[in-house]
Amino acid sequence: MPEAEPLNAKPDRKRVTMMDVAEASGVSYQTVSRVINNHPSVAPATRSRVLHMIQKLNYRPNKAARSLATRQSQTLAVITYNMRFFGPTQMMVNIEQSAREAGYDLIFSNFDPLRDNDVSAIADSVLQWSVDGIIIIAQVASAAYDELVTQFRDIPLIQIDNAPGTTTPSIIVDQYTGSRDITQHLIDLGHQHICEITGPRYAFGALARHNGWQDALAASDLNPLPSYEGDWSAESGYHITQRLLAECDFTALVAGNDQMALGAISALRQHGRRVPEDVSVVGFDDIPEATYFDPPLTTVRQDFNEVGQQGITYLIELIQMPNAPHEQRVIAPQLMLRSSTCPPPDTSF
Amino acid sequence: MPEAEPLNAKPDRKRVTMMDVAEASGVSYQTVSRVINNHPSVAPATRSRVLHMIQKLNYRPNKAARSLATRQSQTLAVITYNMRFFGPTQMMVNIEQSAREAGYDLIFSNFDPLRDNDVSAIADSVLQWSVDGIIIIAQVASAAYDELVTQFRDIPLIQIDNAPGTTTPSIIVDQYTGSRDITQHLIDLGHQHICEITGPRYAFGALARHNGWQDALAASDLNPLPSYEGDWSAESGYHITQRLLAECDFTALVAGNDQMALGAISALRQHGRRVPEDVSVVGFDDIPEATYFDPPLTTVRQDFNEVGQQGITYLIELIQMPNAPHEQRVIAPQLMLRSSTCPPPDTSF
DNA sequence: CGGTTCCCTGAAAGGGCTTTCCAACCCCCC
DNA sequence: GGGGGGTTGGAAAGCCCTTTCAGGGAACCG
Repeated sequence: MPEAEPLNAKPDRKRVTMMDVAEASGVSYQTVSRVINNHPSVAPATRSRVLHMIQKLNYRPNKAARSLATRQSQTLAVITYNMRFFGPTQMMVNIEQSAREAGYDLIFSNFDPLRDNDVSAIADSVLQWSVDGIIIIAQVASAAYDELVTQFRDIPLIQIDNAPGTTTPSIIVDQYTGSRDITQHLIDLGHQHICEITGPRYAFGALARHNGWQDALAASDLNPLPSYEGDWSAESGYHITQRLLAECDFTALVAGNDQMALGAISALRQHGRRVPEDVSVVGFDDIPEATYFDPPLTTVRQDFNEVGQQGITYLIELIQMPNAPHEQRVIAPQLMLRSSTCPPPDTSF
Repeated sequence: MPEAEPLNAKPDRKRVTMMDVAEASGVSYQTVSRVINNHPSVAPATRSRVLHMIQKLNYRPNKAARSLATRQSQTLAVITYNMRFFGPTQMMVNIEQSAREAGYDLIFSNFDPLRDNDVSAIADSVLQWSVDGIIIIAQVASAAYDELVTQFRDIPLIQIDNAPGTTTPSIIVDQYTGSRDITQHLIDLGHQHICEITGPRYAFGALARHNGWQDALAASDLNPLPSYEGDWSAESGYHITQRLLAECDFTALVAGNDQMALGAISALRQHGRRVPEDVSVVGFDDIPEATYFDPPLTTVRQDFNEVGQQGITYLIELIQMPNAPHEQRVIAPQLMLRSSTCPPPDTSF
């Protein structure tokens, strides 16, 4: 094998292999393998010699070869739906961190509502890698989604933000309760005319929040006022509020998230309604900016960090113990009372 | 292994290989390989027969094996720094989409300022995958970062948001000009007392914006008022503004991003200053919520979608044509004039 | 001082795919 | 009916690593 390797010049981007390390440190390549995999039976002296050589040659085991040989990839797939928003992003960061700490790499796919034709491309990519586990952040019910999950039926998979009450492995925040409680908070303040702006109804979370609102009203025998469907954006909150203002009288408004609440506040102010004196507004999520809205927004906090972390933890459980229980783990939300709510005006209707 | 497999029990989770497809469709495995790789010399009839069998057996070529054999992975690495913010997230989504369209998978790493000890873990992970290209979204200068880039010197790599004026392959938004122009806008309105809240100074972007502010003032012979360093968060904008209010008189405030502008507005209002009548405030980024701030925020738009897309485009150029020019591609920002600015009060000092 | 144990190391097989080189076809055309 | 071109199969090497399995040597025991 006449390989003329000039000392440092990498001829043709030649890759450093285990063999090179072995030769350089005067052992067989199996021994190098043992060192890499922390196999116990390697003499300390040999180990450190090899380790040193690895360092020196800047050798990295080839993941593809390794994965081929071991039939596991030490890789997890994260699939998000609509990652442009705050929640998924935060979770991603935490997932990445937790995964890395546990020694897993991450491959990332996002499927946007706008182009869900690429579901099969995502499935391909995940399946081809033969990942060890999958985490899906998608609060949607759709045929495409179901198909995706079906394709993955043989792989440990946990869903985040999926339908409440299912027993597939999943992590959700109890958005129903969060929404019910914050609506109740408005009722306790004396509000009787409470409108709602929901997120897109195809999202489980939006639905749960909607139900929370509805049930809180029903429990107090209040007639629900109109509830319209936004798309999570401030813009939609703004437009829907304009519509609500034109259509009915209300003293409080429950928004499906903080951004829509922001849009709502903007529309209200534009119509000369003060917040909270004339109209109380609440949001959902507790984005970091919510404290600095005008007025500071009363909202429901979802601990996305916690969700992300628990997601990975659970997934790894599932990978390591195939018989781990399948359940939905629920995280409690937290009411954040700030200044966008107060009792309704005395002269209210 | 008592795995309760559903009906079509896969014995031992046996993986479907090319061999299986070959047998099932009565051809040799080379032919299957040819079909998969779109080799021309396969009869249409055979091709469709094989394709059909692939479908039926739900076969996916094993990426590890393939990558091992071809010595390329059809995979790109995305490394972000501080992904909790708006910009990187948006870019991520676009990068993912463009990459997928070009047939690449993505592995994702994020290194948080808080835990940059894991740089080597990231390097390991990227190098082990032997990715075909790397895209780094990190507007920071740090030893850790440089080390990272050095490690990757043999791999096509493009940087996003790196130092202006370098000629390594990169995409940046011309933040300097954006900041200068928006400061000039304030000057044109008659402002002479203009404070600044910058992003963290170790971020290239923050620095560029700072320089823009400074140069605009200098060009008009205005003395720069204090400029303090925030961390991009609304909270920091809030606190710094409190400090500025205590320290000096100013009629305009240039914030390093929209979130800090929001915090600033909140602090100003709390001190009884109206925006924009008493104090004009501008931001940077144009997050979707900026329109719905109170008042709607005058800011500088960065087209993150464009950046993400161009990033991948350029990277693929680099991969396919190793001699492609190394340059920095600059995207122009856009002034978004809204209502948070107006001429200074007459009685100004 | 010979035999047994324990450590450590080497040999070899194999994981699923690509590629190259040839040989064997088949069908069509001249 | 023979030459070509288009298609397919065979065989084999190689990508880089893991993982038995067995062997060599040193240390230990009686």
